[in-house]
Amino acid sequence: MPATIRDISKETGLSLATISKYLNGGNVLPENRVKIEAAVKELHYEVNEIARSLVTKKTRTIGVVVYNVECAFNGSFLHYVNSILSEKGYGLLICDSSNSERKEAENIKFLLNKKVDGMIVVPVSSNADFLKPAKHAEVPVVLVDRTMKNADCDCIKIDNRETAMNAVTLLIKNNHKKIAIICSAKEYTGIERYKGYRDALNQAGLSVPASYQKKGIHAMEYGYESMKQLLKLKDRPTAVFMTNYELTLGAVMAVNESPSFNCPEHISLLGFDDMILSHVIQPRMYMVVQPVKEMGEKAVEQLLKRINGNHEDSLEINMKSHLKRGNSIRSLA
Amino acid sequence: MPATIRDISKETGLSLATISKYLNGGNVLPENRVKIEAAVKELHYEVNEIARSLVTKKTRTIGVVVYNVECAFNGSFLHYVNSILSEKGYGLLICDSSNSERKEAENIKFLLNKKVDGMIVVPVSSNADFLKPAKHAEVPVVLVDRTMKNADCDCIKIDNRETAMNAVTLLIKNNHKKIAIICSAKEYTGIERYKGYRDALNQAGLSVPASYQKKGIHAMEYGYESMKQLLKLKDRPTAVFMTNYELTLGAVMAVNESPSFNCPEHISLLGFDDMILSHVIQPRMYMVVQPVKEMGEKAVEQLLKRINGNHEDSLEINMKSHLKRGNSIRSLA
DNA sequence: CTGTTAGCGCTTTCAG
DNA sequence: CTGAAAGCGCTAACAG
Repeated sequence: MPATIRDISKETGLSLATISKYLNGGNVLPENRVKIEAAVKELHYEVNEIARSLVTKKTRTIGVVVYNVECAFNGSFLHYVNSILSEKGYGLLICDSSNSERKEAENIKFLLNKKVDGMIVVPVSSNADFLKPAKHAEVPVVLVDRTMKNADCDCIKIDNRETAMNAVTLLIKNNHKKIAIICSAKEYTGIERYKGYRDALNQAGLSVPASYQKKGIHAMEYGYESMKQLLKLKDRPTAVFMTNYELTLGAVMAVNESPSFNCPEHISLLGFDDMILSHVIQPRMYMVVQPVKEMGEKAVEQLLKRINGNHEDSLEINMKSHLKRGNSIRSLA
Repeated sequence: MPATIRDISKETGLSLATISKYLNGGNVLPENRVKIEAAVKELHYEVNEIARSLVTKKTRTIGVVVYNVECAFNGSFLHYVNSILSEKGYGLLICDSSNSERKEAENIKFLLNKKVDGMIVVPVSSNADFLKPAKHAEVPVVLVDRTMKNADCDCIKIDNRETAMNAVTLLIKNNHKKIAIICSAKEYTGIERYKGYRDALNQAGLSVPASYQKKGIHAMEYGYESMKQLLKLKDRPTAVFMTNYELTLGAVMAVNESPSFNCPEHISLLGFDDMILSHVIQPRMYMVVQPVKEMGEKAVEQLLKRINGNHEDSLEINMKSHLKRGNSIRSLA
């Protein structure tokens, strides 16, 4: 049975109000300060945040929901957000949606019930309905990495389309014409990056067969299978662009398992979301790198603004990503 | 301003108690059920879990604290724990300690303040002091992966020492005599695995120079640096055992960057904690694999027992790990 | 089955 | 600066 403010009131002879005031940074007589401190120590008193929240309607807690904790992007993102937020005195509730829209909607409600002051979500849904409860409860939300129609809230991301276009253009500059893509067709990022790929091809006047365009799901398995198929084609592509980390992993794995194909001699590879990966595999991968840390910082900054009453129009902020050099791309003739 | 039970009381003309009872699965007259349902829908009523918890002293929420969300082991572990727990109707609060003992201690308090019903912790500390507050509050804790002296709570892990010994023995069976190790000397797992390495050497009557024994921290950078140094030795080891995922990554990276050394021709590699890694790098790595999923299941099972009042003596449960074959080990003459 | 009443532990006026 | 009192939203007896 943990000690309550009442116990320390009895112990010190002071009123609840005084204790509470002191505990919240208010001024009390030095002698009372000492008494309270002593009682707190002796009784191992800790505020009951539940009780406090019930009256203040604030929890100094932020909810973060990610589409899949297993994904490296999220692990890294959570790490940064966690360190910034805890530095600012905020607690953090992390929820994993396991790529399920249902779970994601539940997570939002769960966090609302926990009365978080705001949330950061890296979504799986591409439909903003799941955010309605938060909207209704007037709990600010900032989306990260992926946005959606009528989201009506801030979003921190990169310009996926442009980034993908620039990446593919690099391949084209190296005289590749048979360029394949392995992407996810389910989520915002996958779709936008695919558009960027098309943009680059169009701009260069290139066209590629449907068999070069693998549009599936965000999963290592899909990357693996797709690459296997690409390698089997009679008219093999000379370069392949993978639009996220897991797809990149799978694709690399498939190439590595095929003794007759080497990168970059037989096939050039361009990946997405560097997570140490580029260092541990041979050859060093060319990678599109998202500024994960900066995205986390920006998301927190924006959310805190909203929590503190800023009601300006929703912002869509695009961060700068960059291309990390490697030697997985061969320059053709 | 969200609707309260009081609002729906006014709306329906029923008492608070009746509403509350119904909301908690109690029986009420069919007509009243209808009224309540209607009011709930109309007013968008959602229970205030904060208020509920204040009186019930239960939150149906479990806290999970991991030493570092960025580590692949934790990402995977969280994924499994999350899915089991949410299936059972429990909410999940995830906290990251960022490898900091201070942060870890704070996390425990944070979760206690949030009144979690229990917690699962994959610790960074090797001293059980940080668990005292939980002990004091009588909130059950189950440790995972790492344990410590006077932890006095359940722990789900593998037999690290034996596992390491078996792993190194494989190297010995392949006639390796110059076997190096790269391990962390800071945490329980690193220390135990080092002992297993020594056991295997002793048993085979082998002895190795101090320069073969890299005892540092759990970080990719350390694995990288250590491997660089090992490769520079005049009397190079023929095989290296890395005792966790991040060290393995770093070591592989170093080998890959050294054009004059190839695995397994010049150096055999044996890693720990397979996280897809073994598939994406060439050659396929030999790896000690921990049963992450099973560990998560067991941890949850054990915790729920404790939450439901089981007060038997603390258990230390060792799960079975296995060795995943690859071709990163060369058999010497 | 339903309603009344009394809190859970804390903060917050408002006097003093 | 300090204290008395009210109340956050809900549940838990206990009567009725």
